[in-house]
Order: sequence, then C-alpha cells, then structure tokens
Amino acid sequence: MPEAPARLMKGVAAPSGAAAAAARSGTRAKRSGERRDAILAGALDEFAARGFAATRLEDVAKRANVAKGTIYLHFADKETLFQELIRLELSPVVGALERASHADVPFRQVTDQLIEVFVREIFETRRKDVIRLVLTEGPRFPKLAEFYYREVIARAMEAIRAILRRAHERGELSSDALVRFPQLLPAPGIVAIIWSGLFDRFEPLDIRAMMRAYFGVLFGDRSTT
Amino acid sequence: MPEAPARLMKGVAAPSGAAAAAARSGTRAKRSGERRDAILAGALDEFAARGFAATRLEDVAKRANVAKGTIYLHFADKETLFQELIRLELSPVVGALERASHADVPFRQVTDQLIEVFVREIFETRRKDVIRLVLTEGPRFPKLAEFYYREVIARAMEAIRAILRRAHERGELSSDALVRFPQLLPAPGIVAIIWSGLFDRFEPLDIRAMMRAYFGVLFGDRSTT
Amino acid sequence: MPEAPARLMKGVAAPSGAAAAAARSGTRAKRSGERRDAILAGALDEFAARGFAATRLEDVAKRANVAKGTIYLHFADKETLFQELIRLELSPVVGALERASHADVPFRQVTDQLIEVFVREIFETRRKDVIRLVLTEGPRFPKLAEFYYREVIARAMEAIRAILRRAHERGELSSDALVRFPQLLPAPGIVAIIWSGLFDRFEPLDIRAMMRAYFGVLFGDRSTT
Amino acid sequence: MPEAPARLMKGVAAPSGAAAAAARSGTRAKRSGERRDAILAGALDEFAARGFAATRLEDVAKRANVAKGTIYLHFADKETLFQELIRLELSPVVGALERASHADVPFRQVTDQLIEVFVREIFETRRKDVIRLVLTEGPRFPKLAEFYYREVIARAMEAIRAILRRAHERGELSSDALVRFPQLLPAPGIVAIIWSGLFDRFEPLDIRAMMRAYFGVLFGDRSTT
DNA sequence: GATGAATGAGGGTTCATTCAT
DNA sequence: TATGAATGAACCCTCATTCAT
Repeated sequence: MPEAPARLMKGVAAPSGAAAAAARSGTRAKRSGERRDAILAGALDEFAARGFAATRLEDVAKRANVAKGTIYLHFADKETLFQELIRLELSPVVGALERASHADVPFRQVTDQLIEVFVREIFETRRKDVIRLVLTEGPRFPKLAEFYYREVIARAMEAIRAILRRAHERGELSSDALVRFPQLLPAPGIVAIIWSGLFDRFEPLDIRAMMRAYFGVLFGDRSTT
Repeated sequence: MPEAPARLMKGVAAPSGAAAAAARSGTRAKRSGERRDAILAGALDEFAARGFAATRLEDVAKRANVAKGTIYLHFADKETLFQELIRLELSPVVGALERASHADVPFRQVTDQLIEVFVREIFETRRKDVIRLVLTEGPRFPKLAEFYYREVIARAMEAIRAILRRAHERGELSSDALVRFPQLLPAPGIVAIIWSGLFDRFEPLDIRAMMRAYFGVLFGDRSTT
Repeated sequence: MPEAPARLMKGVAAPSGAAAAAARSGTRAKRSGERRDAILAGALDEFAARGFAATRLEDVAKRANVAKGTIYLHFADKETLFQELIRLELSPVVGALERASHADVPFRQVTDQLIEVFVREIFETRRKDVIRLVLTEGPRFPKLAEFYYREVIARAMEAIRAILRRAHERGELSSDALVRFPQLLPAPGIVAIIWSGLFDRFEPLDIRAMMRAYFGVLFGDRSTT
Repeated sequence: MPEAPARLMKGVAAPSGAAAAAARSGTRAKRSGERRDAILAGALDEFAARGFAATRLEDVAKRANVAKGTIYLHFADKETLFQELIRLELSPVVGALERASHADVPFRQVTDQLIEVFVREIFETRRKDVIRLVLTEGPRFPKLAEFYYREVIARAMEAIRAILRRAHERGELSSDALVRFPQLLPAPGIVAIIWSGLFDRFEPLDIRAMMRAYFGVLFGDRSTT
C-alpha cells in the first residue's frame, strides 16, 4: 500500500539556493555558497540539539569548518541565521502541499501519499527538527511565528482544507469536522514529532502505523491492524 | 490557580506541598513555605514567557518579591527550580486522570468531561503553559523528560488506554486504532496548545469546538456542527 | 606674589558624592560607595592613558581591585561611566569660578588667584586629564559636549565675562577685546594642557610663568621677567 | 583642497607626494598614486569624523572606492596610514611659516596675514581636522607626537619666535612675554579649533574677529570693535 | 533565614589583517 | 596589482552563583 513514489510532492527537496547559485559561478562565489550552506547545516545541528539560546555560534562555526567571524559574512546575527534556516527549509514544503491539493484523486490515495511524504520528507529528515524548532522556539520569535503562519501554516491549512472539502463532497468523509478544523489532519504528525523528541527512547512510536490508524478512523474503518 | 475542579478530576489543584506543610507549622516555616510558592509562581510566569534559557533568576525573584539569593535557599539551581515547577504542576493531573479511568460511564460522557476538564483545568490555566514548557524545553532536559514520561505520560497513556479499551469492547468505538495509539486521543489538545502559543493572534482557535468535532469523528457522527 | 591661598575657590575638591554618602551609612553601603569611587579613579587613569575607545573595562576593574561585572553594578555601560566621570570632576569647578566672579577685588589680584587655582586645582591634578578627555573625546560624544557646554563652558564664560567687564569698567583693561571674547582668558591654560600631553617630554612648559606673562601682556606691562 | 594660497604661505598646498610621482610615470604607477591619494582622502574624512580607534578601514576603503586589501598595498597598517596622513598634511605648513618668518615687514602686517592664512588655509580647510586629530589622538601616538614636535612645532615655534623677537626689538611689542612664550601667539587659533569641534553648534565663534581682537590686545590697542 | 553586592566565566559581535584568486 | 572572503583575537556585557552581613 505505501511505497507509492511521492510524485505528489515532487521537488520538496530544495536546491538550497546559495549552493545552487554558487555552482553556476566561479570558484570564489562557489566556495562562498558552499560555506553558507555549511553554516546553515551546522546551525541546524546545533539549534536542534540545544535550542536557540543555548547554541553557541562558535560551535556552529566548528561544525561548518569555518571561523566564527565567517558566519557574520553571511548572516547579520544569530537570530537572522536562525530565521533564515527555518525559512529555507520550510518554504518548499508548502509548494509541494499546494500542488498536491490540486490533484483530483481519491482521498484514501491522498492520505496514503501524505503519510509517505510526511514520513520520508519530514519525519526521517532534518526537516522534522526544523519543525520542532518552530514549535519550541516560535513563541519567543514573534516575527518568525508570523512568517511561519503566513508562508507555511495559512497556505498549508488552505491546501488541506481544499483536499478535505473535496473528500467530504465525494462522501469519502462522513462528517465536515475536518473541513472546519483542518488542523486535525496533521495532528498525529505534530504529536509524533513532539513524541519523538521527548519519549522515543522510552517508548518508540511507529509513525507510519499511527498515521494509518488515524486515517482509518477518519474513514470509519472497522479495524486497522 | 483554578478553584472548583470538575467532578471527574477532583483534586487536580495540588495542595502545593511546601505551603501546605508550612500551614501546619509555626510562622517561620510558614513564611518559608509561602516564599517557596511565590518563587514557583514567579518562575512559572517567567519561564512561560521567555523559556528556560532566557529567563533571568533576578526577574523571578522580583516577581516573587524576594531577593535573588533567597531562591537558592529553596532550590539548588535554576534547573532544579525549573524541574520542580513542572513536577509540582503536573503530578496531580495524572492522579485525576487515573481516577477518571476507573469510572464506568459511557464513553461519550467521558469525552464530554475530558473536553470540559481539559479546557477548564489546563487550557484556561497556567497548566497550559507548563505543558508547553515541557514540550518546548523537554528535549534539552533528559531528566525532566524521563520524569515526565514516567510520572505523567506513561500513566496517562495507560489510563487513556483503559478508557478506550472499555469503549471499544462496548462497541462505542468501531475500531481499535485508538487503543493501539492512545496518543491520538489527546492529539487535538496538544495541537491546540501549540497553536495557541504561536498563531492565536492571527487565527484564534475554538478549542472546545475542535475537540467536540474530533470526538464526533471518532464516534462516526455524520455532522458535527 | 603667588602663594595666595585659593580662598577664592574654596570647595573645588568635591567630596566625591558616593563615598561621602557611604561614610554616613553602614559598612555595606560604605563598601559600595568606596568601590564606586575606586572604579571612577581607575577609569580616569585608563581613559586618560588610552582614550575612550582603547580603554578596556577589564583594566579599569583591575585598577579598582574589582571584578569586571562590578562596574556594571554602578554604571550602565562604558559610555555612562565615562560621562559620569567627567560630570563628577568638572561640576564643582564651575561653582568655584562663579563664586570668584562675585568677589569685588582688583583684576590683578583675581588673575593671580586664577593662575594659582588653575595650577593647583587643575593643572597639577587629575582634573587636567579630565579636561583633556573632554577636549579629545568630546567631538565623538555630542551629549557629553552638550552637558559640558551647558554646565561648564556657558557658566564659566559668563563668570569670566563678569570679571572682565568689571576690570574693563575700572580701567584695569584698556580694551574690551576680552569682554567680547572671554575664551581668550583661559586660552593659555588650554594650550598648556594640550602642550603638556603632547610635548612636555621634549620641551617642558612653565605653566605659571606663561600665564603670568600672558596676563602681564593684558595689563600692558612692559616686561614680565 | 584649497586653491590659491595666500602670498605669505605660497606652496602650502602640498603636491601630495604619491600622485605627483605617479603623474610623472606611466599609467600603472599613476593609477597606484591616485589610489593612494584617494585612500588618504578617505582616511582623513573618517579619522576626522570618528577618531583613530573608531574608524574602520572598511569605511576608508569605501570612501576611496577601493577594496579593503588595497589599503595594505600602500600602508603597512592602520597606524601607519594615520601617521602618514598627518605627516603629509602638516609638513608643508611649516615651510610656509618659516618663509614668512624671513620677510621683513611690520608686525601688524604679519599678524594680519597670519590671521588670513590661518583662517583660509587651516580653519576653513581639512587641515583644521588634521590639527584637531593631532591634538586629540597625539597623546596615544608617541611617535606621531615626536614627529609632530620635531617637524612642525619646534620649527614653527622658532619661526614665530623670530617674528616676535624682531617685533619686540622694533618696539612693536612692549613686552618680551611672547618672545619667551611663543605658544601664546597661536593660542587663540588652537582654542578656536577646539571650540569649533565641540561647541560651535551651541555658540558659534567668529574666528577672524577673535584673532583680531587678540592681536589688538598685544598691540595695546584701546578698543577692538 | 534573607539579602543583594560581588564575582567571573561565557558568548555575541566587531574589525584589523591576511591571502588565495 | 587589486580584490574581498576568511580569519580569530579582542572586548563589551550578561547573569548564574556565592557569600559576607
């Protein structure tokens, strides 16, 4: 049933702007772009591991094999680095979701693909950490939360709502509950991300199975084993 | 602090150990207990507003009308204060939930009460902030996560599972999905807490309505308006 | 002729506010006041030796036998420390000068005393360094310059002008040139302060002799040897 | 850059060594010389505006339309650049003054020309800023102060002394005070330069009028209006 | 116990200087 | 020669923790 190639979300993996631009130009700019990407990668590691406040830019630099001062050639300050990181990783996700919302396929097939894409493109990816960062640090970064709401959440909710509305109209969903609260669709994904960060070492969670069980409930399936 | 708890969760409001003990003894100990409570209250305000790392103990002291050094008479260090705070606020919640799991009432009635209790005892309370703190700071506090898992999550999951199993056996739940993944039951509550911290100013969420809609789906209701 | 006790400028030496207040109170506050004064003294040494920008607060702390952080208990930041220093040292000077301007004595006697007071209370004192600091750093500190103008220069110029006007009216000064440009009276003092900071090691300047010579010229004396 | 210098100080405007040399050779060297001059010009702007320590070489480069590294092709380091700048701007001044000291003209005529030259060649020129820089930064640059003393001050004092001695011998100056303290002659100029940097915005100073008033006093004029 | 002044390690940021291109 | 990205030492300031009163 799964295994479905994520045709639906083609292009989620962003070409990491800077490096792509660098690849086109001379070695000087290329190196610069590579460095920028290395800094972003190091920053993700550190921010994910320690949170914004506890992350030391020196450690980020070390991870990126770069001097501390180099970070400031690419980012105005720690906060900008943090926000750029979020921006860069999450922007492409929405595009993919929006594209998925236009496809006219049975809802059950959509959910199968959503599960697959979520697991492969987010949950088993650094993007999971990025989302966790938004959830955990967002309250302290109003601007970040605003950007995230406008560029990610609002658009994602709209795309999800479109999918759900069609499903409801086709009779694939017996109630309009999810149309009214599209937040419920990704709820298990959110819970899984949080759970994995906190409790996986005590009690691992089979994310795929949980999502299948959840969507099964939505479809009114009798049993989901 | 909330007053009359719902019947289901009688006793959620903890007797705040220190002050309670103090109340029994002479004025010296009483003063001390009151101070401890004031510090915890101030700490909750600050931690909730700024997160662990960005909270300054001086501000906590100010909120508690206490000198900076006094905090160290009651708590070993900042981290201990933080963990004690979580411990104190969340411990009573589970007891209430466990008690609720023993009651032999129709599932629909249980969910109605869960909604009510969640909203009144958690969502409209500082406890919402405490839970948010666990979610956001937990990854950086393995010990806290462990405590939280053992004392709260594991027991809560078990209590929820018991409730769900009975509901399933009675035929109130068509599938066993939730029995296998009891995390799905509180999922909308978790999502609501996160949403409220990040996006409420852009798009407020009617938590009660969403939870009712969600449980309606679980029951296979046709419409949830 | 000199030796005249500076009765005219009694009270130039300020009682260094903080320490004075401290002396009155308990040891705790006293220590604090002493520390504040020590920091100011250390700051004067360092600022005078290196200028504002090149002074390291750590060195100031070292001179004051105090930890780096202690400075911030008494002053908001480096700039505030600098400006407080100037303020504290120069404020009392003007009062003395203003008092002098009220005395109704022959101009020649006034100038004798001005020389004496300038040399003993400023030139042979750390106040010389403070004035040099104002001259050298003032252009980069508009607020400081403004304070200095209002609190010191404007009032000093007025006091000097009063003295000169009376001298002119009495016929002790043949021309009104100095009344119109009271800056000319302290000019040799300014020049001496600058000279001493730059060229004294190459060619020392007898400040008293130069000032006497200067005032001699103003009086139209034939020879000033 | 000023154009026609007063007769007295013919040749004050230096041929700016580098560019002059460059002008003689091929385009490569010419470019180089122009760059060097541009750097010096930019440096003067920045040093004058911010002082030595607070000036960033990057800003100097920007003003000179040159890359940061280029500065190091022309000057060993920031300090060398600073000292070269002072050297270059002030060296020609003394020559002019020395030439003036040989002219055998009435003192009153000399002072008239000194005023005119000072105002036009220094006070209304970037040279005012250079002198201010020496006064304000000199104490931190012993080498600079030494150069300045030997190459400028000592020679200037000697030239001034010669002028004053002749005036005294002729009876144009009643006292020998200024011969013994030639620093008194330029004193009002020094005071004016300092005043203009600190207090002009509060109380502008008519430099020409003040100097005329001052010299009037030296001549024993009755009134100087 | 309670206080809050004092401490000093720690980290973000700047910028003179270097060097590969 | 010219460039400007990269370096890393330096320094201001914060704040958890201590301790004399």
